[in-house]
Amino acid sequence: MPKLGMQPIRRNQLIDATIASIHEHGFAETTVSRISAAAGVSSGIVHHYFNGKDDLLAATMRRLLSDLRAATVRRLADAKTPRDRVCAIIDGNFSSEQFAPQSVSAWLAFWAQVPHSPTLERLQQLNSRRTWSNLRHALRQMMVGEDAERLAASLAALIDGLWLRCALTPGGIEPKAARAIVREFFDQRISESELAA
Amino acid sequence: MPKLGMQPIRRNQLIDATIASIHEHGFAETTVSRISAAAGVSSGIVHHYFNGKDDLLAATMRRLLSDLRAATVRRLADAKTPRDRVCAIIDGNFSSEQFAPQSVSAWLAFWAQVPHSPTLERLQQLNSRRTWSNLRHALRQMMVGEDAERLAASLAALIDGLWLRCALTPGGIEPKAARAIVREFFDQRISESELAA
Amino acid sequence: MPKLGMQPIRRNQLIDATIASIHEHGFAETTVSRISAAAGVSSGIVHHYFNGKDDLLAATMRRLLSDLRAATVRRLADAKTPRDRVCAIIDGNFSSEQFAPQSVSAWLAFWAQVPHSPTLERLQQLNSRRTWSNLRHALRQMMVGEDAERLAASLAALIDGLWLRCALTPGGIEPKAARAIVREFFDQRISESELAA
Amino acid sequence: MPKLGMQPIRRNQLIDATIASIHEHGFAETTVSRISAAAGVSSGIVHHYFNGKDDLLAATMRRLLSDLRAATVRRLADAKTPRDRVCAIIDGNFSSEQFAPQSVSAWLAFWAQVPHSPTLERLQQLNSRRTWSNLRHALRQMMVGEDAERLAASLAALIDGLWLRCALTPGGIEPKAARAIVREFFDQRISESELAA
DNA sequence: TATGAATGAGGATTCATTCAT
DNA sequence: AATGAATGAATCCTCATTCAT
Repeated sequence: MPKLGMQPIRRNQLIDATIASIHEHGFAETTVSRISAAAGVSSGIVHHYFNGKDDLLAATMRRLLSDLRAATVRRLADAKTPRDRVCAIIDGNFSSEQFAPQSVSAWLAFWAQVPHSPTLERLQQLNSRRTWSNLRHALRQMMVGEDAERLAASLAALIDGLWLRCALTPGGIEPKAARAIVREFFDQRISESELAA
Repeated sequence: MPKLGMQPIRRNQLIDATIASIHEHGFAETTVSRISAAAGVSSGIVHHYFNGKDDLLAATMRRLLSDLRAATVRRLADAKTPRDRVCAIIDGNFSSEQFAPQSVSAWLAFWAQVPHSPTLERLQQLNSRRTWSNLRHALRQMMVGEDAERLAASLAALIDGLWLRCALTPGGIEPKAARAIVREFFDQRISESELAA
Repeated sequence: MPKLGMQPIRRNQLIDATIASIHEHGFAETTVSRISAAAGVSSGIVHHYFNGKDDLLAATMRRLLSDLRAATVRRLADAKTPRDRVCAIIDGNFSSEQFAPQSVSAWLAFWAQVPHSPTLERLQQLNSRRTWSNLRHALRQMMVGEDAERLAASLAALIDGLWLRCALTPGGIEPKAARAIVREFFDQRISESELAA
Repeated sequence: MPKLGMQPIRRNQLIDATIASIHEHGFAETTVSRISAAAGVSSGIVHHYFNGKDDLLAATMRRLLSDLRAATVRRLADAKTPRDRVCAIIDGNFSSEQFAPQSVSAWLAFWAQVPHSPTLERLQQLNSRRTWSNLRHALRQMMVGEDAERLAASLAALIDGLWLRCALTPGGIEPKAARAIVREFFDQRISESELAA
């Protein structure tokens, strides 16, 4: 009998290597042989554990999404007030793992790829809708529906925009600074909303 | 007898075709032969008018940047107050040409490529600094330096974030709605700043 | 405790699976993993019971040959006259097992492979000579040597040609019809030969 | 402007090389790089002039078929009696080009491949029906329909069977000997038919 | 100026085979 | 006895690039 239980180990190795390769070489130059070299295995193994390159790429995006989700869900569990919930979402997005250069590169690469891959698009929309819905749900407890809607859009855009600048300015933005910008933006809107009320 | 003045014509044809191909097939699947097919010319011609594929790609990014710059500069010329100047930058970024699906796809693709191409990175940073500096310059006339700095960062992030969501949600966000979000955000900060003053 | 007597069982399973795969996918697309999948075993096992793929292929051809031989020998045993012997050979070639679609496909595939594999060639020539010699031996008791020689060649060619058409026209020729054509041809030659005598 | 009119030249070169490779290495071992090496060109060229390997293989089979057809049609043009027509078909099949070892190997290889490729199957059936119909048409002028039908089947099978033995016994059967066997078979049937009439 | 013929390196993928378990 | 993990060579094919015309 061969070594058992290798599958999850190898799959994770290969996903890690894919992220590393995207970070280092970019999406277009991320080849199966580069990935397998980075993982320290032979090139044939990719097709042993994944259904080809596209399948590995999809699995990689799924990993990014589930990591992000985990970082958010963990924080949401501790949230008590609606405001806590919004902050949990913000903080989840700017947790240090999510803001690691490798992750940011990979996110950016997948964003660019999404419009050209139905599989990736499906994954992206799933995640996008979840964040959006989380945000709206929390905000609706703090303001009227229409305002919640608009603020959710702004917050989501601000989060993505900061990610983007982080990807484009290596060593530029720190998670802390990014988080501060979004929080500040959020708090201002809240206080204003309360004033209006 | 060679046709005269073909160079600018062909170069623009090829740049247009490159943007179209990136929009339709994505950056990784944009090949020289696809570009030349889209331009209705032979594949060899790319090396006649450009120094290879990378050169054509750089020229394409330069075109995106200069179009964006032109859209902003035009509006800045009419701006009278500092506030006008900030709005000119916002409006320039969300002018209808800039928000055309093809342009958005191309921008996104180049953003993802920037960290892996020194040439593209240089171009991106040039543009980024210019926008940043324009924003700061206008904002400094309205608030203290530190606030201007921070608000410039937020505005830039918000603009990019909205672009991104536009790219990822085909038919999702309209230029008008995007512009409204940024303007609203800006106006709120201003009024608040004035209150504090 | 190893299971006893697995070897002949497994070898036959794998040979059956090889014939099935050749029939379904063709010789060029018959891979070790397809064979083992068809046999319901792991891919490594082929090298346990055979000396690699080529060895399994040779064993498969040997099986086809020995089946054909058995079908002929059985009938030859009951033959009393020289004419019976010729008919036994004809009938052996067109027995229903030999005419099963899977067998026909496999025969055709091996025929095409024979000129490129010394091992297969040796097997084919052994069989070819045996049939030839059986035919000549029987025919010589009915006609002069030269005629026997020629008729043997014709009969052999007719048999193979009908096999071929059977392989190429799925559901086309029935064993009965094929056998009738050869018998008819044979009987005509005989009667003529007797007339001449 | 590049060299003009290369297409028919290169296509023929590559088809020749394909036949040569099948003869030398067999169908399963006939690879694009072997073909291009045999043609003395680079491997990429195959995809410049053909739509991939399968397309080249189909073109190769089409060439075999059209050569055979040409050899037959040429002879049919000179045929005056129905008997001449049958002989023309027989002779066309055993013309020296058709019986060249390379051609015979290629025919055999394609026969084995036909059941696994819809494209090849279509080509084969087209040819098969044409030969069959030519034979029947000529024979019907010499005997009653049912006999013509049966004799056409026998002749076709005999022709294919002799081809097959030629492929399997290198240097074995000569075109002349093969032709003689078929003609003899045919003449016997005819004389008998006339006797019966 | 413009073509498309030609190249050969590099892409993803498949395969027979080996081997630790 | 049997598995399936692992390899790396070989598969077909695509690509950017060069070049004769």
